[in-house]
Amino acid sequence: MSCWLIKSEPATYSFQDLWRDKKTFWNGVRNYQARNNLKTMQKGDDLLFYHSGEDKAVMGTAQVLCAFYPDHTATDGKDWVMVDVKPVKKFEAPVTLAQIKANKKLQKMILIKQSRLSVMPVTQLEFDEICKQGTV
DNA sequence: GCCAACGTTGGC
DNA sequence: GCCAACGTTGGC
Repeated sequence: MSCWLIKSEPATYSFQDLWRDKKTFWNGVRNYQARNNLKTMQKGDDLLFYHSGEDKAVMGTAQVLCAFYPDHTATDGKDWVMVDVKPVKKFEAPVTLAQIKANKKLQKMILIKQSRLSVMPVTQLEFDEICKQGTV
């Protein structure tokens, strides 16, 4: 079982949208590193749902519903993929990027170093720590 | 295969 | 609105 962080612009697709939809397919990833992470995801993996832009915070958790399959919304003929996800837990208090940066246990997160990557692995410890902060 | 130019993302 | 980081493209 692995843990991941997935990023979205709230204006494009927010955690509230996922909460409302109950389920969605995570399409539109057009970056090889992010895609390779999608390909590694297994059913049941845990996800942190991060809002970039305005919020810059982890809004809650979600779960992977199935392994990757072709992203049929891709039109360039390249090998892009997507997975299905469902919401799990809405944080009472979103965990902001500033909080993450201020937390000694979270210094190694890729989120801090590689701000442009939209799908990245996180450790179980990091996942638990952020959940703890989100549910004060 | 290298590298400069350019585009995009996302934080500040 | 600016800039840093990084990816992509195209000329050589």
